[in-house]
Amino acid sequence: MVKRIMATPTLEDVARLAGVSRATVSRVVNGTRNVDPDLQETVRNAIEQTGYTPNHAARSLVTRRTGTVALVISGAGGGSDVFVDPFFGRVTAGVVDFLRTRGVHPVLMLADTDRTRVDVVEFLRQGSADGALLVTTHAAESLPERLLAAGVPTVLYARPGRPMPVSYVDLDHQAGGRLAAARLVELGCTSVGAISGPLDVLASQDRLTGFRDAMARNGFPYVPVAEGGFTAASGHAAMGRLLVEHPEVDGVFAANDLMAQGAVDVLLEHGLRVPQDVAVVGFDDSAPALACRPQLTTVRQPVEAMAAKMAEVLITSLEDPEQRPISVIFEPELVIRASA
Amino acid sequence: MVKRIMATPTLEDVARLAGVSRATVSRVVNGTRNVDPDLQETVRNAIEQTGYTPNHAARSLVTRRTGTVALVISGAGGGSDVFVDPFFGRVTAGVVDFLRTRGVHPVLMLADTDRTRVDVVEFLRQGSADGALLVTTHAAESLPERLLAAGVPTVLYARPGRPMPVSYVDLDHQAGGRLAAARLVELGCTSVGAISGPLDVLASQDRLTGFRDAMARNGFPYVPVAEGGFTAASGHAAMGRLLVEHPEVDGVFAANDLMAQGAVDVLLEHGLRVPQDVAVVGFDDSAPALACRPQLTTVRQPVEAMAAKMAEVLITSLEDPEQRPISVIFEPELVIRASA
DNA sequence: CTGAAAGCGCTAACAC
DNA sequence: GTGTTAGCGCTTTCAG
Repeated sequence: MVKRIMATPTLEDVARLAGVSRATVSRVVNGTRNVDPDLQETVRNAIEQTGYTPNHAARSLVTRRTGTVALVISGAGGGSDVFVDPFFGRVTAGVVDFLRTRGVHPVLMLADTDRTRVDVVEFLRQGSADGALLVTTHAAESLPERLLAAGVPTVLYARPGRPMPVSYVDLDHQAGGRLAAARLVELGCTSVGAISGPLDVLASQDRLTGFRDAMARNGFPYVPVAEGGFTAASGHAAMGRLLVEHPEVDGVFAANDLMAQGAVDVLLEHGLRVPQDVAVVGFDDSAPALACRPQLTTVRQPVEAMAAKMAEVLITSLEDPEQRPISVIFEPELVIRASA
Repeated sequence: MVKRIMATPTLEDVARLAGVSRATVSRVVNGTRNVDPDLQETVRNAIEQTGYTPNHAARSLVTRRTGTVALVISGAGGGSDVFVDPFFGRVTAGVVDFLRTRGVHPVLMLADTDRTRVDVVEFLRQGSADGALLVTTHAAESLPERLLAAGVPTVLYARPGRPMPVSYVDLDHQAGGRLAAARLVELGCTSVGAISGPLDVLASQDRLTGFRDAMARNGFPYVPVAEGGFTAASGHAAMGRLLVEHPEVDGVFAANDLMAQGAVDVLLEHGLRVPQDVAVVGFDDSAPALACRPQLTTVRQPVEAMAAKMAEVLITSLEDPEQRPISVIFEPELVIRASA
């Protein structure tokens, strides 16, 4: 059998083989309109024989749809190592999980410099993707407005730094802070401190605010705070500082599990027992919470569900472009384990 | 100022405004061929004024290039939660890091069922991406041959289950196993056990083989093995089994850090000290190695560098399709910390 | 060095 | 219910 080098088959080829017009083939491929069952059969055979696959570029040139969305991670100052943060892994999991059911694929983009931010906007303006899912933490992030200005359908994970008509999903971070405070109070802590996330991150501010407010309402007007950077190392350092200034501390709220883990380490190194001497509450309920010894009592953020919702909101707004912005706020939940 | 609703500008619009032909505009946009400097200036202004951005679909319809590649994660049985595994985060980081310098974007795909595998091939055949980066662990994975059969430029992370003409990057896993054995022997362990990864994963087999061979060469003809699944929980369970059957064990090699972490937990729970009573060596040198207490002595796999290389190989083979398959094997390295 | 013209492969009115 | 006919916006010979 002689094999011939043949170009990939097109609609035209299928149509010719099936003895019908391109339009008809297109119709059966896309399942649009009614097509005579017999013809459908013929066409399907022809498709089978030729090994035809529709060309994506040609299709999206006319439909103006690509079937992909950009998943933009606007890392802090960090580069690609954000992907090592369990948080982003969970976001990705949630997004992929939802999108795959709709045949939509996420393209991963990092926006950590002005240059890459411009690239993202460019990418979307070129129509390389139908919309953007933006996971940003920094309040000052400029991407939301740029995307909005470019008319790109966008959904944010976390509310925008400045109010603007854009859809987003978010967690009630303040409620989360309150949950942590309640736990520490319930445990009878008399001297509590907090390890916050970067304070230019809205979520960090909110968690801290909620925590402080609840503590204040419980008779603790002042809570010492050490700022961390959402990494274990920064939590370690922050706990160290807290310990120096307030050696009497017997309760700590860390704004994420990674930092809580770092804090627990320091405590243990100092011969303090957790939770007997110092109770520690984390935030997120991601992998480190379980890996940590003792396992972390933490405020659960349903990241996967939130990410999936974000994707869902984008897909629906792609279907109905006139739709007004939507916001969905999730409630945190206290998960009690061993550390507090 | 009255704002008009205007369609996004096309080459045509720019050409008209600049008083030149579309071809000329195309040339300056793409920097192909020489164009009169004055005209270039004019054209650039026109582009500026119109806010023109080339349409991706139209361009790739003719160039047959998309500027994206598929990053396919062929998860074990698992679904989207593979993204929580630090290994994939590192792969992603390495890939993104390299690709961004070349203006190429990865689209994330999960291939965990036959259906999704077909989708992946379909996606590539449609020309939705220029090539595939396949991260697969299972030896029986069918995607490599399917992709090869479809003529899709592909690079694998890990050698294929069956020999075939495809490019890949890999680690010398056996050497890694030997490194671990050498450490345990050096420490004077007299009864060692191993926690392997899933045995249908080539890397697991190789790590174990290398470990066993080296142990045998050092006078240990038999090494008890408990099979795990690369998760902390499975490592925990495996260590438990090992301990029941061989309570005298004083050295353990776990085929990845997550399992090593689980193993350490069990050991500690049983009142055994690490490394004094039992030495533990992990594999990968990923985040859990550092988070673990004691910190893990482990065999380093340079995942990010390997992933970057994988992307590089793909990009070069995209540029020269005639190029023969390439393989790049990385060497592991022992990282000594506290656990062994 | 620049313009004219021919498609890339597909969908979507619009007739029949 | 099916075919005809325009394009979608761009690159690229091929002349000039």
